[in-house]
Amino acid sequence: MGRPRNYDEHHARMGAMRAFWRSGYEGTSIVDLEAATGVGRRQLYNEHGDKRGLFLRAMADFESATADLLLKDLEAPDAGLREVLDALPLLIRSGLRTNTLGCLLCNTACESIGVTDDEVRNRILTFWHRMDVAYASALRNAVAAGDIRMTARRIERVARRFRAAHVAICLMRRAGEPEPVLIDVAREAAEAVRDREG
Amino acid sequence: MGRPRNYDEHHARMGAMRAFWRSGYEGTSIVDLEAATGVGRRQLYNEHGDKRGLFLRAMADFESATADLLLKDLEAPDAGLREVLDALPLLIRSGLRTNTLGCLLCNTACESIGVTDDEVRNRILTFWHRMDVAYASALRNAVAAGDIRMTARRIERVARRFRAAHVAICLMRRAGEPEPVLIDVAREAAEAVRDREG
DNA sequence: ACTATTATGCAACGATCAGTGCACATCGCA
DNA sequence: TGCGATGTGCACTGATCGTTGCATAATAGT
Repeated sequence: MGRPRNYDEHHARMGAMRAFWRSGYEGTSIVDLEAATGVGRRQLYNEHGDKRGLFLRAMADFESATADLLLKDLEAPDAGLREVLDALPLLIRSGLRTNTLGCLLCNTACESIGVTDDEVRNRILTFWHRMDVAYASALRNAVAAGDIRMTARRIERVARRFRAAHVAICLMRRAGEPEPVLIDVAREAAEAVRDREG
Repeated sequence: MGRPRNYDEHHARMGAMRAFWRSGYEGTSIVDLEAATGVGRRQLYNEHGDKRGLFLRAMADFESATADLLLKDLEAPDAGLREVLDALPLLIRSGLRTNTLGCLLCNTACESIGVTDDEVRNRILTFWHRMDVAYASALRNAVAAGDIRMTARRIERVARRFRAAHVAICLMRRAGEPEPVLIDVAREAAEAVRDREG
């Protein structure tokens, strides 16, 4: 019951996410969010309490979108070597649409709120850990399938290596680094799954 | 001539650098800078024109400090394999003193000004390129010394890989990632200089 | 028709923002 | 002693910040 909303909620949430993504938490004002969402500030506050609540929601939406786009294949139960090797190129290709934005989580980690606010920082670390788990799981499958040889200890390290490459690519793209540089980094990360004695 | 300064200039500049480093460009107010430098805002504006001028100076100071600490050995004419392998551990060790701050340049790349302001972005990319050059030069020396085998093309890629690891470590430390994770990333990057057929 | 509930628009709040005008202080030099 | 030049402290600007109060509008259930 009550008066119905005058706006599309999904569109509004995507707009808020994109605004924070582009300009960061501190760099995005309520006026910006009104423009990006098409929702009056009064309703924004009614729904989310304050700007921080709005931002936490935007982070959650970003995580969902990123997971749907980039982690979906990697987290599949039958994911293997192919999915591991596809992940970073997919990240780079996906960025062609939303260039120079990088990654909302990485960007936030660099902001003041990313260090100050425990909940915000925890969300970042948790999502990164989720990436580690996804990579490690796919790598274990690849080992089981006989596609690569790798110790359990090394699987953890390689998973972190792929995640580090992910983070670096996001940041370097945000800074405007040209695509070939990003591709080089992705290709180097892929070297980790070549056969070796380590 | 004129009235002498009532403050230590070096101390003031280090304070401004640290303030921006901790809280970012938008997250640092003039009041913060007054407190961090011990200089009244009037003199800050007299010297640097505006907040952006102050920030550009802080970036330059950060670059110098970073270069003195991390790039000095790597940029030495006789730098070789040892310097390449020491760089990232040195970065991690140096962070024990200034923890959870990451890297001013990386942090800035994630901010709004890092995308908007061409001069700021250019400083970031230029310094990163300088790191690539330093790594590549040391790697070439290592090849010439017979310590590693590597094609010219691959030297470029490996240099970028080390730089990407540097960037990732800065960002992950800023987010509060524990040190062993950072060490794993550094160790993985070091695998690049092991003998291989690529 | 009335009530409860939720959404919207407007106007304002105190706080803080970056930046400035101005009087005064303190120096070197004539 | 006076002058030019530079530094310092204070008060202040208009703009913008995040946030809120309040009147009103639009719905569902009784």
